[in-house]
Formats: sequence, structure tokens, C-alpha cells
Amino acid sequence: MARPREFDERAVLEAAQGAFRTHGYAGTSLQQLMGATGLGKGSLYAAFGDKRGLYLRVLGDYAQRSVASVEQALEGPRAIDALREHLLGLARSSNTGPSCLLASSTAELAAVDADVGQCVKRAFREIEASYVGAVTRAQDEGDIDADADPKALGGLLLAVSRGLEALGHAGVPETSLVQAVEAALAGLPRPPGR
Amino acid sequence: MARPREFDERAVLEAAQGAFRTHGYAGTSLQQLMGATGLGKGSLYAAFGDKRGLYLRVLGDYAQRSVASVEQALEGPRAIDALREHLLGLARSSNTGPSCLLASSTAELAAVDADVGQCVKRAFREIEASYVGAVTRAQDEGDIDADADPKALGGLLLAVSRGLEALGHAGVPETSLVQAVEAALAGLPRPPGR
DNA sequence: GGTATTGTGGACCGCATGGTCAATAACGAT
DNA sequence: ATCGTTATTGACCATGCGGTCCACAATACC
Repeated sequence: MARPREFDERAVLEAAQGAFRTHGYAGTSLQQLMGATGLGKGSLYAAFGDKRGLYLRVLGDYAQRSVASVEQALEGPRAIDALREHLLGLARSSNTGPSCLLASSTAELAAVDADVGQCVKRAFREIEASYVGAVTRAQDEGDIDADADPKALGGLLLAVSRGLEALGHAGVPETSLVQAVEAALAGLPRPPGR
Repeated sequence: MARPREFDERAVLEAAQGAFRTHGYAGTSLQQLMGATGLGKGSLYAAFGDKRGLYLRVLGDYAQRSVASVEQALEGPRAIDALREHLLGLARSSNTGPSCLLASSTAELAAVDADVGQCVKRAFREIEASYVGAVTRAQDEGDIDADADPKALGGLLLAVSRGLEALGHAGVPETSLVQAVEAALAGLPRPPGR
């Protein structure tokens, strides 16, 4: 009952996400958020509490989608191929667009805001679990040595992926990142006797 | 001639560095900078122009030292051992202390401030060159397959190192990072027939 | 149609921000 | 001792900040 909202919450969160990704948390003013979302100050505060509340919502959304996106990308029939495509995709795309919110919130806030820290830590754990799962499948499929520790390899893949994001955003050329990905894949232990 | 400075510029830059590393660029106020450095507003502005000027000086210093630190760490007699120690050191230390200024400035400013972008890009290029050099030496010393592409492996090591920094700062446990480092080292191509 | 309820817009607030400036202090040179 | 030069201090400024609040609008319910 009563007056319904005039805005689509999803769209507002995405607009705010764009602003935060481009300027960081402290660097994004309420005016910018109002401009990006099209909402007035009152609506923004009524809906999300305050700037930090909005950020937390945006970050939560972003983390969830990031995790889901990795999970989905690694689903392909042949895990090793899915991994390759996924990492090459990261290498090719991390140059473009605003920075990953997981990366920027880690650098800017994780150490200083417990909620942010918890959110990104959890996201990374889940993404790592995806990588571990992919490695395990690749072992089952005979593409990675079954004696290798999937946890260690998953952790390595996570580190590489975060490195790609950082370097891409810093302007390291795409070809360089692609080569690094190829080297990482080449370093995955092959099954013996094949 | 004239009145000499009362402060040690090096000390001031390091104090400012601490503040910027902890709170980011936009998140650090002039009051905090004054408090950290012990300088008055006027002195700060007379010496460095403005907040951004101070940040650029701090970042430049930090980048230079970071590059030098990696170069020095990789100097050991046996390149492969130096690499291992260096990466393990990163894995163990990236949990502690405020974030790496290269990481935070990349996330917060590289895309939006050309000078910052240039500085971090250059730093990463130089660090990568150090890794490439270490790989080449390890090849000469018979610890890495001479047929491997040192550029690709150096790029991979750079990506791993940046990933370690990000994940450590996000609170990923040290043991996880150490395992990832071991996996990365284990994946470096061994020379044939040994 | 009236009313209760919720959403919206923007005026408004106190304050901290980044930045300027002029008065003053501390030196080197002569 | 004087003077020119530079460093330091902190008062001062305009502005934009995050946040609050209230009058008004739009709906659901009866």
C-alpha cells in the first residue's frame, strides 16, 4: 500500500556502481550519486540509509555477481578449456572500463571497514573455491596431474586473476597479460605418461 | 641564504606516505597530513604545491623504492632461490601493514589521473623487467628451461606478485598464499634431462 | 472520495574540506 | 647591524560535503 517507488532498484544500484567504480568510495560525492542514479537525496537516503549503506549494497551485489560470473564461466564441458577462455578473457578485458569494485574496495577500505573487508574476503574465498573446483574437474578429466594439490593450484589461479585485473587497470598491454596467462596454464602440472 | 627548512623532507614524505597508504588519496584530509607530518598547512603547500603535488611526490618515491627493493631482492647468487624467497616474503608480509601505494593508486586514480597512471605503469614495467632478468639468470644457471620465454614468465611472476598483494590485503590467509607461491614456482618449466 | 501511508524533491544545516595570504621568524650575506 | 630572502604559522575564505527534514505527491484501502 501507499505510494510505490518510481525507480528500479536494480538500475539505481548499477548506476551507483558505475560511479563508485570510477571514483572510489571517498571520491564519489552524493551529488555524483544523485546525478548517476537520477534520484534525489531524500529518496537515496530513505532507500539505503546513507552513503556507506548504499556502497555496501552495491558492493554486495557486485561481489555476488562476480562470484556467479566466475562460476558460470568455469562450467564448460572441459574444465581446462573453460579455465583458459576465462583467464584469457580477463587478460583481454581488464584494460577496459572502470576498475573492479572488489579490487578498489580492497585497496581503499578493506583494512579500515570491517564490513567491506568481510565482503571481499568472502568473495575471494568463493572465487577461489570455483577455481579449485575447476582444477579438480580438470584432474578428473585427465588434463591436470591427479597428484597435484587442487587447493594450491586454485589459489594460484586466483592470485593470477587478481594480478591480471590490477595490471590491466594499470595499463599493462594486453599482449603481455595474455602471455602471462599462457605461461600460467603451461605451468599447470600435466598428468604423467601422456 | 635565507631561512633553512626546519623539517627533513624524507621524513615528511614518509609520514605522508603512511597517511595516504592507510586512507587513500581522497580519504586523506589535509588535517591528517598536517598531523602525520607535523607541518603546518602553509609549509606543506609551500613545499609541495598542493595535496595532489604531495601525493605525486610520495607516489614517485614509493614507486622508485619498490622497484629498487624488488631488484635488490632478486640479486642473490642463485636467481631461482632469490625468486622463491622474494615471493614467499610477499606472501607472508602482504597481510600486514597498510596497503601498497602502487596497488591503491592503481585502483583509485590510475584511470582518472594521467600522471598517476604513468607512474604506476612505469613502475610495473620496471618490476616486470626485474622478474624477466631473474628468469633469464635462472635459465643461465640451469634452473629454468632455456627454451621458455622469459618475458612470459616474468609477466606471470609480476601478475602473481600483484595478486598476492591484493589477496593478502583482503585477508586471505598466509598459508593459502604460500601454497600459491609454491605452485607458481613448481610450474616454472624445468630444464629437460635432469 | 477520503484517508492513511509511503515516496519524492529540494531547501536547509553545520561542518570540514582544500586552498590562500599576510604577518612574523630565522637564517645568510655583507 | 642591516637587509634580502625564505620558512613558518595560523587566521581566514569560499565551497562542497554528508546528512536531515519537511512540504508535497502519489498510491492503496475502505
